[in-house]
Amino acid sequence: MRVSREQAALNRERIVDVAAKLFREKGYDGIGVADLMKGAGLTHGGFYGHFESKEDLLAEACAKAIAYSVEHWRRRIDRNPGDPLGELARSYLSEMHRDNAGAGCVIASLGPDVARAGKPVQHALTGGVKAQLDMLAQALPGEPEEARRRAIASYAAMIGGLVLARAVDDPELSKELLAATVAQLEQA
Amino acid sequence: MRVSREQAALNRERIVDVAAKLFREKGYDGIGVADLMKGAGLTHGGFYGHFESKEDLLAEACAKAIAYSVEHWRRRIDRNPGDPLGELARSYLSEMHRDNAGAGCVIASLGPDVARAGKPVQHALTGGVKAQLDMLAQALPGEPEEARRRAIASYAAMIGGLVLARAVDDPELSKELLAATVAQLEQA
DNA sequence: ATTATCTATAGATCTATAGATAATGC
DNA sequence: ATTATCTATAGATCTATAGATAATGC
Repeated sequence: MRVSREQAALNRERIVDVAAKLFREKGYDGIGVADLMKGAGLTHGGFYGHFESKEDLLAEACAKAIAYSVEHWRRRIDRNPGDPLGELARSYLSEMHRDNAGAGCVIASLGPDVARAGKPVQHALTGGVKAQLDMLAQALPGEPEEARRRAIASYAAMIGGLVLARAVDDPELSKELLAATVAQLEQA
Repeated sequence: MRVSREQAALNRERIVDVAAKLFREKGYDGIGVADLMKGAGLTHGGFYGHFESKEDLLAEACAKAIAYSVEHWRRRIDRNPGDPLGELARSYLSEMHRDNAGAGCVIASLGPDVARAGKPVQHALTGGVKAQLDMLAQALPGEPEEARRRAIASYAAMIGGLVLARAVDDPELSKELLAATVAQLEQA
């Protein structure tokens, strides 16, 4: 039954990865500890050897998801430094992202859950948000103050556009919401 | 125990109102049928005489919340037809709205829950979203196509800005997110 | 000897239903 | 007679813990 220290650390990482995916797919209250552990190939009794509580795991899962997102943004911006906003918007506001919440932006899928969670969870997200805003503001041309305002408003438009596109019932409207937000950000 | 038909209809409305508030505050899975009924001054056994299921109530609560929001937007736009976007943005992206999710925008607080819910729930929201977009697009100057794109991107920025401002841990950053998004929409 | 994981369970909660009760509406 | 609400409960699920097991690490 017992595994090596190394294997235990890998197991722990796998629990966080599974949680990061399933929380984003089903919401924090939409998946239980037992199913998370099953997803990682373990039984649920072992959970509390790795984490203090389910909310503790949420904080770690959010931290990992947003860190991954920061790296993704960095690569996108480096790939197309002349049009960072268009590059990010086209990828963020894609049908693929809309239909893959489990691997997508943690704010668009768990933002309200995080808002209702404890401070440690919110703190885990905030660092990544700041990093992404700083990164985007630096990549935008013009006065620093104006660039930062544009970075914030553009980030907000991407998140809101994705939340809307996922929530509506009408497939044509959903596509229009994505396309219109991209178009507006491309010309901004 | 039994009440009049009229009183029963009022009770039903009160259940929907309580649900619209508590779902937005605590999330769909964050509040149970028993507590919703208690909030309406009833016992939980009576719930299923009024609704087929908890998700059925979610659909009604979303419909009522978004309908109220549509009316709110109409009044705001009528009050300041020369600057509909600034008028809406300053109210939507206020600290008061941020700190009062239970009475606020249903998309910013329940968007991801709705995305994970069944079609009837999503359908209940979609009508209101269309109404708000049409209303805002009509109120904006310029070519109709461009006005609609701006309406969509502005709506998205408001929702995303509020979700972000609620999710972060840092009060200064939260304020900046609201203010920067407002400023950007005012000059747009 | 230590410890990562397991089985089993406590205790609380959840949605939904069954059947009793008592007031309305005919 | 009908029905809105009540009490009580079924059956499933939830988070968290206790204690056993068996392999690691000294």
